Amino acid sequence: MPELSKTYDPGTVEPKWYQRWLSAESFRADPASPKPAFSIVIPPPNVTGILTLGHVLNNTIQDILARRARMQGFEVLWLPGTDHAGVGTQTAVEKHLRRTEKKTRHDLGREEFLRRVLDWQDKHGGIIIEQLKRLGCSCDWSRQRYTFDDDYVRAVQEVFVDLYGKGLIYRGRRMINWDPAAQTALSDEEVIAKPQKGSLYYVRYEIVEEPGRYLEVATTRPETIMADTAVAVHPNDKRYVDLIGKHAWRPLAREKLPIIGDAVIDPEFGTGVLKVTPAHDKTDFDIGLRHKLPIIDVLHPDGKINCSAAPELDGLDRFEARKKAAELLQEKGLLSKTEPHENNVGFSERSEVPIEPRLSEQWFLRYPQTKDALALVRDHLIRFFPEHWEKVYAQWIENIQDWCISRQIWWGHRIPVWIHRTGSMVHPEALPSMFLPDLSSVGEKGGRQISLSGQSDAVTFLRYEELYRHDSSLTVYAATTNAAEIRELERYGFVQDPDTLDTWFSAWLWAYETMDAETRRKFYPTSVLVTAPDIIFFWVARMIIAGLEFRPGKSDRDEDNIPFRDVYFTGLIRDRAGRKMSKSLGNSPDPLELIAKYGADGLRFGLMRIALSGQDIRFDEKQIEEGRNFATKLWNAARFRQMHGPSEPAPRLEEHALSIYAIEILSRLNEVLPDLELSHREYRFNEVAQKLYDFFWNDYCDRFVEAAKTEIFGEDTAAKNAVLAVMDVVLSAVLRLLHPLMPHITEELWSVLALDPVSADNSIQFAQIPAEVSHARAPEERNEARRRVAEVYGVVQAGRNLRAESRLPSNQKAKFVLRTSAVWASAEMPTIRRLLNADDVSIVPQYQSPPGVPVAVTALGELYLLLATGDAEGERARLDREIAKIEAELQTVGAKLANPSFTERAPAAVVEEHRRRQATFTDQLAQLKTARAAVA
RNA sequence: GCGCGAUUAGCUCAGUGGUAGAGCGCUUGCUUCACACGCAAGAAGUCGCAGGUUCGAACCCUGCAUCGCGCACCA
Repeated sequence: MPELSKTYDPGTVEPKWYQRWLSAESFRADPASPKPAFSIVIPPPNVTGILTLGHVLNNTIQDILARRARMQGFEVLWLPGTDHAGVGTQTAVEKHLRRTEKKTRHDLGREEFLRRVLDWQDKHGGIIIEQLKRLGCSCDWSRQRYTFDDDYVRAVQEVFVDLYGKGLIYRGRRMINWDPAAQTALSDEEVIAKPQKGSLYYVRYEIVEEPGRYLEVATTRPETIMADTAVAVHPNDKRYVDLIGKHAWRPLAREKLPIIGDAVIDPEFGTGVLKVTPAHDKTDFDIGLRHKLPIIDVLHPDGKINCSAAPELDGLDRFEARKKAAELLQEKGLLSKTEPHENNVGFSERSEVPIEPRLSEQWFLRYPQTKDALALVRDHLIRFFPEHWEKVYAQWIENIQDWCISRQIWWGHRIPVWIHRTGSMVHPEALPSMFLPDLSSVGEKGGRQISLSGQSDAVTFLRYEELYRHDSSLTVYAATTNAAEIRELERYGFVQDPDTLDTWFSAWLWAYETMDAETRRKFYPTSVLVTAPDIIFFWVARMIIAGLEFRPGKSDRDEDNIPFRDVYFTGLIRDRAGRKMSKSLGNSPDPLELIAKYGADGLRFGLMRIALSGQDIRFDEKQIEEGRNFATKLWNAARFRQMHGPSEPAPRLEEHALSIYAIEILSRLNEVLPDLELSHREYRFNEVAQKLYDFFWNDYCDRFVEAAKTEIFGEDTAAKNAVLAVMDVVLSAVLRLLHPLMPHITEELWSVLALDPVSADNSIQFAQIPAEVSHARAPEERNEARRRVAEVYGVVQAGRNLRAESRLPSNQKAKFVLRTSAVWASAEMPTIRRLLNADDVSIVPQYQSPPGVPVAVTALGELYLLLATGDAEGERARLDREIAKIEAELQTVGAKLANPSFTERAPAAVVEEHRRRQATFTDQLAQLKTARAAVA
């Protein structure tokens, strides 16, 4: 048996075991296995991302679930992979291009740019996978998937064609969220509202019909005045009602604007007058629809002003233009005042610039299955942990809006649509016959895979189209993934839509498209999804909808098609000050550095202890330090065991005479096991970690091992062997219970101590989760043993306390007298002596102490600390304090018991407990008073 | 405005109606033959505020305050 080194070195032990697990293919999932299935798909990290603490939290939890399931006899699939992360990756590459070559993607062109992205991906891709391995994740790496795998791409496109054919995907000109930095449309979920300090500009619009009279408009965006196409007031607003129907002069790019009345105007806000800018605001757009207003777009896609009618502003960035517009108005005497104003501005989640509401033609998905998706969660066919996320989910589904799925970025799944822009009308003979439009069913379920611009959208849109006259020509769309059809389309002059799909439009298939048919039969639906709550809409909700819509399961029943049975939402990790972790704040520690300092197991365990479900986690490196300390404690406890001979993997406890301490620790273990089981089942990992920590450190190390040293260093071989056997039982159980949390160190110790009952070469990974230990003792004997242990510890604690109060250093031997009539106590004297570091503890049933001897009252009897010199004065004061304390306790309990309402209505056990305490206190008080009288 | 969560020791947080807990930090003693990443002892809390229910409330109910998050609005 190799000697254990004095300290645990995670840096060598952890990689060693990870390599062995890989070579043994321990993580491999076998779809043909007869074992029951347990499966998890990883929330795919960005392919070029690096590990964050969020990933550590998330993946540690998944690893715990996977490893525990393996130990419980499940066939486990933990399916890993990465996401291409469209906007994120493209933004990173563009930033790099700008820095290194001072070029934009347009300078390179689409083809070359995509080649650069692939270079970037080759260079930075897969780093995070290696980091997950360093963390100990037991993923089946042979099944690693990527949202850009060929078959995955094809599946995404087929899904698009399918939904298009069902009429659920449509092309529409709508107000969308435009990201001027990335120059793409975004979904509503990708926009984050942030309060911004800005100004409210009060601008004067002169009335055309009444020169010299002005309407004052409060606006935050003077740079869009040139795009105003009306001025609006509330129809009942007495101040302005006479002006409705008249006109106002637009102060920049001077034009006549109609003054209209619309009920959405809030007369309380600003001046109660709104400038209506349909091209650049969602509310204004809606007003424009109602009043058939024209639309003037004065912004370029990159956010610069596009307005030749206002040459001073043309070409300026929107924020510079805002200042400049204010100056121009000031010069013209049309700016009456400027007030500081705070309002919410939508920011792009990725490029972190304010988005622009913009009228744009995009692809939208009308979500199917929303009713069922809502009901499934409400009825707990899918269970959320913690449960309160159900409400957030429901709120989103109930207010669900169509999903803008097209992106004007190049890095992504190309939209499988071919477009033909006709001159003015569609000539059927100009189209391939198989795509002839069936106008009667356009826009309805079951229509042909073709549609005409505008006609697939809502009626209001058609009317608006006439007014807008953005594009009088009609466009024909054909969606297909069929190669022959594509050839045919291209022959007729169709070209593929240049746009790509929202990354989440590929991610929502992740739960099943990552599996082949055989794997799906065994492992779909997955058992549980572990994810951060910030992607509940982006991903969780959409996956549920995808499962219901595409029905990848083995039957048509909902429970076979949902993507997962449980969803566990982790907390968000914040820094000590409660701020979100972010690169720009520099408050995000590098997990790899933490692993180097504390070991992967230390990091995992430390994090689990604070990972309360559903609560944000305040990260503090101290907590990881504690994880490391715990690993060291475990290591040393094992080392201590190893110093006293080889372990027995499956000791037969019934053949040993067990000490009361052994019975105590085994009983405690039996108590902890079902607690742990429950905590695991409820995904309360902080409880799991905390209970194991407390049991091992307090019950096992501090109490059992210390008491067991009496036998270990004693002469009685049988007693010593019994104690060592108990250690083996407890260590074996603790290692197995800890393995899912701390896989490396437990495997190392399992191996070094040779604790596997079948073969010393067996891995702990497939050892069984411990079941209740039978220690062959009748309940009466067990209860008696535990009572005695409690009394012994009571004496020990009291003795140590007397030592400290008497300022007797713990390295100096002491003498005690225990006044007790308990016969069994004498057998425990060697242990009590050891724990008190005493050279003598004598039992004297009728002890009469000389004055000034410190005494403590315990359940077993009074304990006296014999000192060379007694301090009668100090002892009197100490006893008075003790007496006062007990008297106060006694009064509290007595008052309660004197209350008839309490004794009549409280549960019997509670009343009994109070009675017992009252008796104990009374007893102690009497003894203390006797002792006090002796000192007086 | 609607919804969700939080408020307990100096700090981070457990605690689902019956004696207020842990870790860190602090004070004190100990390099005692597994571990100083350790051992032992200790100090420290009107459980956010105000009502209510109850024999009894940190816990249940109502209201309020403060902080955080989400949704909606935001001229």
